[in-house]
Amino acid sequence: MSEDIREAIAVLIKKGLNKAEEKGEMKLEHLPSIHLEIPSLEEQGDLASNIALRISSQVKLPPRKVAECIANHIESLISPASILSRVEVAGPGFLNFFLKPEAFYPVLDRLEKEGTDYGKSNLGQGKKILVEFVSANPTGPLTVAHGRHAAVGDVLANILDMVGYKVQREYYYNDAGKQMEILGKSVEARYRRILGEETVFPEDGYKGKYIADIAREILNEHGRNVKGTATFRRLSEEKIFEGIKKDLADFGVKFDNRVKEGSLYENGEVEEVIKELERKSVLYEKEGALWFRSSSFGDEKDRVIKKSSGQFTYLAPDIAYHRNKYKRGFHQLINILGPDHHGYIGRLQAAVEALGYDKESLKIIILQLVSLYRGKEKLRMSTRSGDFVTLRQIIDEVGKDAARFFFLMRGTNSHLNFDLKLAREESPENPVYYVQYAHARICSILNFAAEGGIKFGGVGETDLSLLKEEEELRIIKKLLQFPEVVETCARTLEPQGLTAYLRDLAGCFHNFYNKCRVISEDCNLNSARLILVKGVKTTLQNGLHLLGISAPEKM
RNA sequence: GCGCCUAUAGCUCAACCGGACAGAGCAUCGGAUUUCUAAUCCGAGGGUUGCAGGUUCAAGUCCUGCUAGGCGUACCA
Repeated sequence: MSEDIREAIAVLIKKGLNKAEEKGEMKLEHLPSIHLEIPSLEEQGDLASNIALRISSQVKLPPRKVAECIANHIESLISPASILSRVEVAGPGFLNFFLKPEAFYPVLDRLEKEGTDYGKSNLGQGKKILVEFVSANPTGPLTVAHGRHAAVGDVLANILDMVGYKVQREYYYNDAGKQMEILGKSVEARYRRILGEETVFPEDGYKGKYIADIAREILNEHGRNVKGTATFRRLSEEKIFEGIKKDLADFGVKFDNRVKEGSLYENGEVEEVIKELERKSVLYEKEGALWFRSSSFGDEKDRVIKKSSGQFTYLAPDIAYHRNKYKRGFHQLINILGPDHHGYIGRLQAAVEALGYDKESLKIIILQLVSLYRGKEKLRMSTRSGDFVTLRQIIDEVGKDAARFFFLMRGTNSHLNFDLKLAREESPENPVYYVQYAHARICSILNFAAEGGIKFGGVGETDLSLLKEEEELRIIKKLLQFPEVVETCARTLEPQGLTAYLRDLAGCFHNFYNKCRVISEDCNLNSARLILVKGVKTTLQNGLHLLGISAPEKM
């Protein structure tokens, strides 16, 4: 429901309350905020208010009584010009508002004018926001789990952009740690083995086939005399990153920036942040190590930031990295992490607060795991053993569109069961096609109209009041909700609402399609319906665009 | 031990700041196409929201306890 409609109804409620007070029917100390919701059932009107239930104890009257009183006064305010057609008191004391169709038609005008901008808002007020996601260390190809991270991060970024933030997508990775060391050693061992040398494969080494592939490539490109784990590490990193970049590109994800952990050491930011924390007296020494007093900022316990060996823990560059984000002018940070990192939240937010930033400005999304199925069969996965399904395989097997949609269908907090068999099937059970099909159908109608020489003008020269079928009004009301849905997704950082909305909208359309013909003998009705259908097309397009999924003209 | 997350229809999941009879899809059963794409639509059945208490006019939602599963609680990343 659009803002202006909500506002208009809220004003009516306030007027109704004022009148009731004037007449001495009730006495209000303070007015709670008026919250209007869209009822789940159509019989309950277009908007509903629980205001009577909220104030009933305050005015010492039964809720239904209060509701009836307000309703009566509102009714007396209804004029032929108002958008309200009637108010009802229902249930324990709800006020149900039924609006006239004219209240909804303006959305079609808006759609015509705004086109691909429909859904934009100014919630973000141009603030800079940084979304950090995937951030997989280049120790191997991206897996399905990374795929979910990529899809969710990318779409959240799209959504935040839509509601008026200046968004940057960032990928952070550890190029100098132990994992990369192991990678180097693993590749080196394979390389030597290919050369026929006797080698011991590292105990924790990566065993995937890709390790041998890289070793072979290095052999082909750099010959038989490559030496030193550091060299193998560097070459492997490059190779793997090429693959990661390609996978992400084919998945429709493009990062604005990539930050290496090592760079934070090189430019001295790690040392700097330690000094800054020392100045703020939040560090102390114990048992030969340097500790961060994170428990003073809401973390469960204090954390070691510099080991007794003199080396920093991962926490040090992490804090430096987040400080770096703020220094670059971002005042809102979003990190998407896996469930194995949820211990991070406390210490990272503690660090942010210790540095003098608002803890709330760092939002951490813990994105739950993905389990892969092929029909009933559950696939086992383990990165270390090399026994995993890659994002590449998913893209190749089910396609980018289906993969993205599946990754976005669940709440971030829910485990995701991804059935490869279902995602690949071009069957009605596959929800991606349901939405895309609606779009393709509309394109087909528009083509049919064009080929038949059926012209239709703009909203201005069309009698929209001809759109009075139940199915038509349902669609229009649904279209009206789109900007709100986008805003809710942005506020809750849950892209799931968008996939659900698009399925709903597509459903409304398919329903209408089966009931009503768009092109008929009635020219005026044709025009009105073509405008309606075009509005659905624009909205589907905008929604699919946010999801990074194509909107095919034909299927 | 302590902390976080999860538990809703046979299956996979929804439910906006606590609101009305807890909603979809799949699966099952029955129906719809001479007409713009049947990858579609309509209808039916299916529930003690893990268990036990509590708060309130109102609880899937908040509080307490319990059960089951996942994860964290590293001078690993």
